[in-house]
Amino acid sequence: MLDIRRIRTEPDVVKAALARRGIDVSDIDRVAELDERQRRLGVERDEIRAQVKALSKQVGQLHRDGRATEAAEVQAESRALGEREGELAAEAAAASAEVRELLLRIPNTPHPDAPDGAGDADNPVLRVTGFDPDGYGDHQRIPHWELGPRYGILDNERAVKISGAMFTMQRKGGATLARALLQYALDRNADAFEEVRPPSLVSSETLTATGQLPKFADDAYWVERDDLWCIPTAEVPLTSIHRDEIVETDELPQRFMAATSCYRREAGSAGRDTRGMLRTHEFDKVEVFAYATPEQAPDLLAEMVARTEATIGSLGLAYRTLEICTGDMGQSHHRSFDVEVYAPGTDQWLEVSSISWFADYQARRGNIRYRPGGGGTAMVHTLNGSALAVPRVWAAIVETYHRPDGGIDVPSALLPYFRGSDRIA
RNA sequence: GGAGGGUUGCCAGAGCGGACGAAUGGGACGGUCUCGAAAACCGUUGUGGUCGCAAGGCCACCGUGGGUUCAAAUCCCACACCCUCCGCCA
Repeated sequence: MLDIRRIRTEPDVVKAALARRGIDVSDIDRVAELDERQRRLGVERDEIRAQVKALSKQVGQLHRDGRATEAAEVQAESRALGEREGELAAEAAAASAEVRELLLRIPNTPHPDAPDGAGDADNPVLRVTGFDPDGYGDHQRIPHWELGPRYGILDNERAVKISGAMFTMQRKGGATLARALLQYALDRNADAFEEVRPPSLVSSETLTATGQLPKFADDAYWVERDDLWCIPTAEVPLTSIHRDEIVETDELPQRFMAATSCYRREAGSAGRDTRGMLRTHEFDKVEVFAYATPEQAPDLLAEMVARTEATIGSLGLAYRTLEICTGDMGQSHHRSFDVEVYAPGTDQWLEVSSISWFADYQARRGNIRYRPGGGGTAMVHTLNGSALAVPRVWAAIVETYHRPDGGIDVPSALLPYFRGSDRIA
């Protein structure tokens, strides 16, 4: 959520920033109008309320003095004022509710250094690491959705029987690989991040803080009976750890990591990437997260990108890093980078991590504050990113590590997790 | 799921229609005293909104949302959460 005071004091700056996303910015004017109305009504309401309070005190005093008749007169006067106050209060409340509804749907302003662009085709590639297009043999040019069934490590046919389209099931070394990747990503970040095992079902408030609600409700699984939502990423519960709290400044930055399953309805992408592990309703991911001061945020962002790159690189996979342009940014993002792994069998760059700085956008939604040096309170900044998203890395490993003579090797970094075996299949 | 008890400020805890943003104690912070410290004593100690150049004023907040009343922490209703017992359960 944007700061209403910014919209109030510099609406044109806010509009110019949002326009870089290529969206309609007329809501900003609408918010400004409603905010003005809400304040005007609120001031009037408070003035009448103050009068009612003063009169009520008089009534109490008159009763104690035994002057019942006069008390009744003041009561009548106060009652009339009270009715007017009630009307004003209702109008003011309606206006502020509308302001909030609009604010919840207005996206974050991009960072000045974020590149301009209309869509994902405009995301600049910052660097490509470990990639040699001619360095792959024919045995590596087989997609994982062929290799998986061939070696009995991917059984999507039965996953579909069990749960429906776009669910996957790994077996044997494939299941071990999926779990090993989680463990590995956690271990690599344990030096700086506290491990958390958060709930996977969360309340609407929690899902609103990170930005999925109200606008993107269709993308999430909802358990209607209990009004709970399946988390689409561990970002959601991690961000709400300190919701409605004031975080101790000397504890910032505060970093968390969590391995969780993630649930996504993928509404609107039915029929796309249906094969293999590229797009699934349920997948596992290790997420890293931080609360920070505005000053700490840029370095943390860079560190998180570097950590993810190093993790993917350490698995012997080729990857490239992109910065997300203004037209492709998520609603809550202020600045964002993607890491994509190269999968030789499918000959595609697969997004395996998105690392983002949210500025105070999520913190304002979740009311997460700290006490800056100058006194008072301010919203913290939040950052998060995938340390490692399993399915696409799984696919890249299976394709990259397929041997000319058959079988799939375990990347050396994962050997400690394979119970003495050096083969996935 | 059933029965009962509870939810007040940083913490503990009083208040159960009017002078309560809230007693009292503890903690924290500042000061006096001291060579220094402890003790003692004094003081300070919430968040947000809004108006104002400022000083400051006004308003809101006693789990959440409604209601009753001239007036609600206090009365009524609903919901959430916590505790105890019973049931169920990995």
